[in-house]
Amino acid sequence: MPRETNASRRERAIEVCERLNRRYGPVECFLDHQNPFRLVISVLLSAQTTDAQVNKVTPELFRRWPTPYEMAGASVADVMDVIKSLGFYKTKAKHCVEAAKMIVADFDGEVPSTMRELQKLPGVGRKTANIVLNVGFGIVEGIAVDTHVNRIAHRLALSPKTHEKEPLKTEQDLLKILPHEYWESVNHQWISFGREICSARSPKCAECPLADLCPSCN
DNA sequence: ATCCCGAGGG
DNA sequence: CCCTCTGGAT
Repeated sequence: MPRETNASRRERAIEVCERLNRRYGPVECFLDHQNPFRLVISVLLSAQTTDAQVNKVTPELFRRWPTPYEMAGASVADVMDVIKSLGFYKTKAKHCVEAAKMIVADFDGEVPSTMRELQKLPGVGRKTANIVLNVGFGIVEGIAVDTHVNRIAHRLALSPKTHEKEPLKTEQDLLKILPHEYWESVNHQWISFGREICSARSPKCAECPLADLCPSCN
């Protein structure tokens, strides 16, 4: 079997986006995003945790520390207590307070709106920065590659296997083959698809709308 | 490469 | 029980 050409890989990637776009349409961000600050905190908290879990703690979190100014003065122990039901709660509590301090001290209380500055915030990496830029500021600079997007990209062989554990490289691969107009919808739509059908554990290949495009499907 | 770390599903 | 969930820092 000959190796797939870049051109056909691109065609397949675009077809994937088209079909998932028809299936899911514009999907909204479920996390609290009343303002960029609450969005950053919510996305930071959502690492390796479902959005539903995050939404359980954010009302109390933002009731007690509504803005970066209050949160910068919070004790890590108190924040920890509020978000204790989330995985990695110790690290996340520290990141919340430290990020709030940095927003106050270095950015005059406003969440920065560039990829470079966002990633200076503790707990904010490339994936979180992409979400904040996109949802919070309407800027589309990349594709947020989380566990779902990463898994789907590799099952569909849109990124080489050698990049399977390197989300940054997977993102670069997707950016290369997908026209910019598709970037924004990838995260939300692929996540919906990943949760509904292309799940990590037992993917429902029998009812998958992309089966004819997927090398992992028998 | 390894650690963080609880809830939920199968 | 074991695996996975909208990752990031060391």
